[in-house]
Amino acid sequence: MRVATWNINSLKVRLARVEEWLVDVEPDVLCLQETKLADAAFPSLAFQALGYQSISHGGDGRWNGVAILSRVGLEDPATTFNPAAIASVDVDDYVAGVLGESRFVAATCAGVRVSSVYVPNGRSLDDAHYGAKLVWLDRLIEHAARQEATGQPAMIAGDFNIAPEDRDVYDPRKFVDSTHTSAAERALLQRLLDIGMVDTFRQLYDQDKLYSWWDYRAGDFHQGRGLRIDLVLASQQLAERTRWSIIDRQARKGKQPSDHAPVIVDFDDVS
DNA sequence: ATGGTAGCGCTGCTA
Repeated sequence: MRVATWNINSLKVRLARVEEWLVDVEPDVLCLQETKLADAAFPSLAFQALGYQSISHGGDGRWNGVAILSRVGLEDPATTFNPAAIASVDVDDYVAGVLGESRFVAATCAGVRVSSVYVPNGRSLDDAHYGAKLVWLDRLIEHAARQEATGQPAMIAGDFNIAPEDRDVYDPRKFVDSTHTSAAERALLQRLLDIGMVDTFRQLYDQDKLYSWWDYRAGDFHQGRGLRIDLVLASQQLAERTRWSIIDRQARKGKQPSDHAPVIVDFDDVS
């Protein structure tokens, strides 16, 4: 089973690029983030023509937007966390607004519960958006813990907007007291790992300088100034079958690329 | 230290 995640930063702008990439890479499942398309505008027929079913959670179509494409079945779609995980704590209106954005979609593909997530950016440590990011992650952890308790193989893939460790950052000195690297964010990501989810890319590779996002500005991509913030987390039994993974830097090149590269993971199938 | 680019939509906001 080949799975990929890609923050596409406007599916409208990059549909042709995604179509070509699907034909080239042939993933069984693709998780997309930042589609920036309302569900009514989602190009499900274009994907159907390539053999993929799809589910979109697009919201207002201006910001955010997540989706899952699958050619191995797509059952029981959901666009919110487990309700029990959502209802656990009171939040203010601002945080409630962020929790209500289109940042989560899930479906069962070939027996695996696949979630495509777009974690809030956070902006800066003193911004209310950062507080919302921490709450959003807390809800995701609650959701994932309940999911893990079911014993169903699960995968949480997407743009986490967290670089797990300093080796995932091109220059950690530039990210002191900033989002994506703060201790609080990393501790929340660690809690996902503690409930049994595995960072499948790190499982295979120990090297630094392997990034999935590069700022459009100042030639960061070509200067190698990036972060590894796009992750494919897999539950234990699934992670035991991780065979291969790559960050597809080729897809960050050429005309009008997304600022993110796709992360691809192959799992051995159960036989 | 600052600003650099890109997408959305038309004014700045978001990243």
